[in-house]
Amino acid sequence: MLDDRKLAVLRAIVEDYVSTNEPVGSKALADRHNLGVSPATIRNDMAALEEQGYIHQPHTSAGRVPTDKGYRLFVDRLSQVKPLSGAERRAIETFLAGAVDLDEIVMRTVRLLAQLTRQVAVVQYPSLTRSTVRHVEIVPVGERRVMLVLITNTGRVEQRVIDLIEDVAEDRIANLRAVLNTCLDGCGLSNVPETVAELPERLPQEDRPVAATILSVLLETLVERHEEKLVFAGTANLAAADFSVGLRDVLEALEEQVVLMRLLGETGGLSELTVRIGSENPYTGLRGTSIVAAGYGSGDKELARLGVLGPTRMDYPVTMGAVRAVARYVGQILAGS
Amino acid sequence: MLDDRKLAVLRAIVEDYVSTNEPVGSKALADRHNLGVSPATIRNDMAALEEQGYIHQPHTSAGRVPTDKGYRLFVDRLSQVKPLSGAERRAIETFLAGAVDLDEIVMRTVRLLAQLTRQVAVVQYPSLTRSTVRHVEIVPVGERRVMLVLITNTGRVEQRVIDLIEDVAEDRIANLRAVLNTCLDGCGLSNVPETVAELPERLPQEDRPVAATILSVLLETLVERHEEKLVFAGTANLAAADFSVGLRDVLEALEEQVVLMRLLGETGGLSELTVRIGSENPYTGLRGTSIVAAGYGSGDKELARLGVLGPTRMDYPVTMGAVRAVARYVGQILAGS
DNA sequence: CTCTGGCACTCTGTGTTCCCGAGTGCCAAG
DNA sequence: CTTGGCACTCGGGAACACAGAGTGCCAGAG
Repeated sequence: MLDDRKLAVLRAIVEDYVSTNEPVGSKALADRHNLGVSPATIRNDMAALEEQGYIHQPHTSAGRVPTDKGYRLFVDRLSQVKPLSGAERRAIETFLAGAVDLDEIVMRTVRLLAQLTRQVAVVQYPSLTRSTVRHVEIVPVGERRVMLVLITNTGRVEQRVIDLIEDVAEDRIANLRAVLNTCLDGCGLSNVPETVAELPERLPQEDRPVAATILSVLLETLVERHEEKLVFAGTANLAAADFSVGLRDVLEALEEQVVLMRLLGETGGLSELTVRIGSENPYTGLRGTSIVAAGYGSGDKELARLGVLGPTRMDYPVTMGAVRAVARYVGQILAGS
Repeated sequence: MLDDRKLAVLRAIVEDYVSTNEPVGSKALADRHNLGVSPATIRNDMAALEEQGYIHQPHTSAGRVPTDKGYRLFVDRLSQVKPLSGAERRAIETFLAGAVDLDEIVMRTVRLLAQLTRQVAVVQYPSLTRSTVRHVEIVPVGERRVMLVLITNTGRVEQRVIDLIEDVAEDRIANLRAVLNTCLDGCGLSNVPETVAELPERLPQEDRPVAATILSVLLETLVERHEEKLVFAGTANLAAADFSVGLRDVLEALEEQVVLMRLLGETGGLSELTVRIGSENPYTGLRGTSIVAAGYGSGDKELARLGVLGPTRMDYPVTMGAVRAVARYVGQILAGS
């Protein structure tokens, strides 16, 4: 159906189109790549490729442009992820190593990714539900008020202020804190609800109402924050890409956390690259944009995802290389801290 | 120099230009506003206004457009801040009231402001240095490691992980925590350094090295985070505004925290509006954009600033009204929580 | 001294036409 | 199956004309 030469032609079309941003014609192809055949032959191959929907010509007398299907084939079978240069790798390492806390790691990662790919980068905060509890703290603040602080093994901190119905002495709080920590230490966040359920039994009768209040807030926090936090950077790159059409839609999508979440996609194995090309992605406002994403995590568990968003016409091998590399380094940094 | 009628003409030009986005001519002016004089007279006034640099014509045979100087005069003397409608006020109130923690208050505020003004909104997190300490917590995490958590009266939480040089028993940590809290409770963040300086004296000899490590990190946190955190939203509105030229510059500026900080301006009294028009602002990439900002805070202290950024050609009275209103409501919410 | 109507002038933006050139599809020969 | 040749198509730029909006200036009327 598609012999080797046709595939080579498709590859050449994608490469040329990505670098020139102009429909590519048979003559130009024959000149720039030594395919060993004449323009006429290439034209025949092009006709076949178009027949099957891999390329498309905007106007009767124009060159060809890859379709989403064409890019897909290119990504799947015609290209290899391009590793970063040594200099780039070192730059990543030193840049990320300077971060002092989770916020800063995420911040630096997203900027790094944007700069490296010259596209819009998106990073999801390490997921709450896949982390484990490192510590729970209950801090009295003012009268009949405590602050609940939850610290996870990824360094993430969630806090909530809670109004209590009665005065509670300092030592009772301390006891509650101790019990909570013994039960929950190292517990996976998704297991917290069941663990917590049997907890009141271990407390003196008098403390149970207070504990109930606090625990319900704790659970609420877990559920509510299930909508994960996202950060993006590099929107300026959008203006440079000749997007123009639909730029507004793209910017809107970026501010919609929910859409963005969905775009990063479901987990697909640690450091495994997910590529969504143009119409493959569910959100209509993003026709014409592709997403390259990967999971990252410390050890062997995927904690969250990160990726970039750019025009369908992007340099996939390079972009994929950058995303994969950054995902790995972030994982290392998280594991080390 | 500028009689009342000339001022009226200028006002009319600004209003028309803002609403139509087209250079406004003498005839159109005479039609739409009943100034009681003929187009010819208006032309004379326009000539005078142009002479003095308040308006400008893009081409010989085009209408007039306000200059930055013209907008300035308009804002200072020819317009009044337009209060929000009752419905809008109620919407703000209910929308902001639903927020549970500081992150969410800020997030909601910035979105609200963007939506209300249809421009890019920027909100600065309540300043650390102007808040006071509500609680300091030291939490052991793993071997020879503690996490330092600092909670301010505005609900902001800073945390840092610290590696210790020696093992430290739980009770010594507890003691240190207690001492720290007694000293620092309610202390203004800017006073922390001096307060902390005399603190080691209150500790047993053996704890001083550990305390020193922790305290130095504490101070470092304060200094480092002096570069305040900023959040923005509504970039999609940029695409709608016919910016086009320079959009890239604007997006870049938005991602430069430092530039953005400077734009929000120095403090100018609580809820006092600051307006910077086009070339008045220091950053060259933002020619053609204006900033409307205000301080907000709880009680009578300004904690931080917020504002919007849009094309010079914006509806100043409405925008100023929205910014002022949002600043006030956020202040109330912060005070109440 | 100020306002007004009239008038000639100057542009910009738009629509039309025309033509070049890149690129194609097809065909017949190698 | 490949190739050179050839007629055809169509987009986009250049040249041009033209209508319309807006201006400046002047002379006459309050």
